Amino acid sequence: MSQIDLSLLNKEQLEPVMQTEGAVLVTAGAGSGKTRLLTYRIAHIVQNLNIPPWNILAITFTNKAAREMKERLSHMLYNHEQLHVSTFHSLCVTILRKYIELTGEYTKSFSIYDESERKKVIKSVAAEICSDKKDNLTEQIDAALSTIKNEGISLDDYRDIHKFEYHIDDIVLAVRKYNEILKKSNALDFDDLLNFAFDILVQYQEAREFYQKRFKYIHVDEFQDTNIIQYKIVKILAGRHKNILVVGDEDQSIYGWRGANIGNIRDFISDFDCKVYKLEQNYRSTKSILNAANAVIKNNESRIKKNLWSDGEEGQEPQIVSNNSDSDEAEFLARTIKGLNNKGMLLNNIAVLMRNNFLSRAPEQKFMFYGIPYKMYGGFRFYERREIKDALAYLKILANPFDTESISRVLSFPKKGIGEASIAKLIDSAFRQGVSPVDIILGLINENSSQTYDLPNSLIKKLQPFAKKIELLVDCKEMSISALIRLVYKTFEFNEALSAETEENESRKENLKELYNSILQIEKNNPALSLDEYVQQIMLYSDLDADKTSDSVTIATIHSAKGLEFDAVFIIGLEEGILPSSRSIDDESAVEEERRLMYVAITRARKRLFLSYVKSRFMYGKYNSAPISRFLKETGIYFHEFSVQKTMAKHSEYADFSSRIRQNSVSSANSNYKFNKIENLIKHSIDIKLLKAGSKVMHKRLGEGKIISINYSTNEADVEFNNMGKVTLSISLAPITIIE
DNA sequence: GTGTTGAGTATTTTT
DNA sequence: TACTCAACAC
Repeated sequence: MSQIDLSLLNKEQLEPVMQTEGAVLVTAGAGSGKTRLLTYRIAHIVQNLNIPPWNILAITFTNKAAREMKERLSHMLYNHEQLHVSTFHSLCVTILRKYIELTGEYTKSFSIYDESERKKVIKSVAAEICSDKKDNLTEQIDAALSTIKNEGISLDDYRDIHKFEYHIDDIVLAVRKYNEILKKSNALDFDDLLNFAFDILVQYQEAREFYQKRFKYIHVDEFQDTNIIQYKIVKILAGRHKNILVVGDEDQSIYGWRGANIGNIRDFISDFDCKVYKLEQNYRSTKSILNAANAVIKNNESRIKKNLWSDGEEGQEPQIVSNNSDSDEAEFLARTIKGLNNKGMLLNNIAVLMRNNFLSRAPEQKFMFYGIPYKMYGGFRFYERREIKDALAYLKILANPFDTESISRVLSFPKKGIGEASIAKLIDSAFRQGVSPVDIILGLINENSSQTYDLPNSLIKKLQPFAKKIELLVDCKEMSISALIRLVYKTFEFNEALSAETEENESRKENLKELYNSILQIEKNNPALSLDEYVQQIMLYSDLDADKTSDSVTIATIHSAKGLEFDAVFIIGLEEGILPSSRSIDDESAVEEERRLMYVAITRARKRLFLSYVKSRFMYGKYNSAPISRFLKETGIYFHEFSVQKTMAKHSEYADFSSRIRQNSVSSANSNYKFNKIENLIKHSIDIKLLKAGSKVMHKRLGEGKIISINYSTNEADVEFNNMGKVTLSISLAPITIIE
């Protein structure tokens, strides 16, 4: 491959790209091309300076960002495979897999406990310490654990700092017990991954030198969102070559609640003798969008002033949209998006952004109703679904037979007549004898040995048939992962357990199938992947890879939309109590973080921006009214008090789906759509040529209907539904099939 | 040990 | 609304 052409970079971007030696801090405003800077710098170091890709480390904040960066680099470098581009958490898993056995306390097939497993352990610890008022204790233990692990302070120091607190001794004890349980289970939580990796780098010279020598050039993206322990890791990794570049933007720091420490930027300046560069030219948004963003963020007091500018077009003024209810808001979204789409904007270039997950409900329903394909980021995550966790638990106990949370799942699903108390006995017996719970279960196959485990006979009877199945599974451990998961479904009779004909069960079976398919996919891409690596990796991924092939609208929380950009962005729920969230409203620094969220949301937009609030929103089972978000006022955009109809009329791109959809039939579209995959819809959609007036069709939710007329230029048809009346549907999108 | 019911409560945000 | 948790019945 030829030299990397750096002429596409502007002067501000070029300088830090060329400054490869030593420490570099880049403060990069939103949309100023920091990803471009990072990828070109890495490509430049490898291609133009002839540094082996093996020597490069790039740390991103999310898996999505890592994937994207790898993707871009794959077009620039032929030997990109050897670059290490990953999140902090996966970097730490890599380090731990290589070196954790030096500690003698864990094996490299350790389990990773996610938030729900962590919560369960905390709860059990709280219950053990004091059975009354444990609710409060649970929260306190949770808080203590996260402070200790995010800030990397010792338990003793924590006790000193909080020595006057009421329950401090209980909390310290609980933290000890929590860590004890995880250790016995050969398990680490997300924070442990960082802390243990750091400890290993500190304590074992071999490990430290290996990575210090290897990573000659280190890059950290989203530096404003690193926490204290992450910064410590960066510092120790860069300890030898000291070639490190960090990119960040204070105004986009939105993870304070997770321990992100803006002070890291200051510390970086004093810890390293670093050069500082600024990127202030925005290439993404129109001037009018940028103006709104700047107008909002300048209200933050604690902030270094900067001047984000653009020499692009003025563009259309962002629009403030008012609606009576969340369902009207969603109606507005559907129609406007359809209108933009009709005018040629790809759905892929459109996003609906919101403060929290529950706001997605109304838009999802409307999009389903109108057959607008969408993908949802954040929210219900695939690997967090019950049935998926249940299935994976069987694989996890093969990888790590000490994983008590998975053991308890395996014993609970499918139902075997074994309850919580029995599970506790089994695990306790294993701990006492220093063997794994799986060993105990397998031991029960030989009836004679049952005496030694001191378990009640009734329980042993229940466990024995199960033990045989587990033995079969263990014997097949060397098979491929996909074969194993099939064996699990079959041997443990998942289908039978989900045979009751409910919608819920159908969707569970569907998801289990999808899990199997995803494993096939992963095996194809990575044939050498071992079982324990697979279950570790899966824990760091929140979702299956989004389907890139279909054109669909993005619905996302603002947090998960960070780093993305779209032609058109709709920010919904701009009401006090939502953005800013009710929990932050009386804490000025919390409000500033909320304001940064607003800023991040606005700066996702390239061309069009819609800011939406409603007069009354359905939440907690009733309608609530809240004042308009202060941030909306801060944008300085002229405030039109639209009525819904006027709003609609004002938008030329507003699509008229149907002249007369009866309002009540529209709002009768009910819930339970959330597990339906948009792919299903697409599979069901049909070719317009197959339709004619008079055809009978079946709509996935609207039921049976008859085509009245077809508009071939817009690809839409008027359909008379038996129980809905007349509805205009997009033929290529609506979930319909021809029945006659 | 499991399943049902009713009360009470909750929605930030993610690796 | 929709979910969790405790109490109670079997």
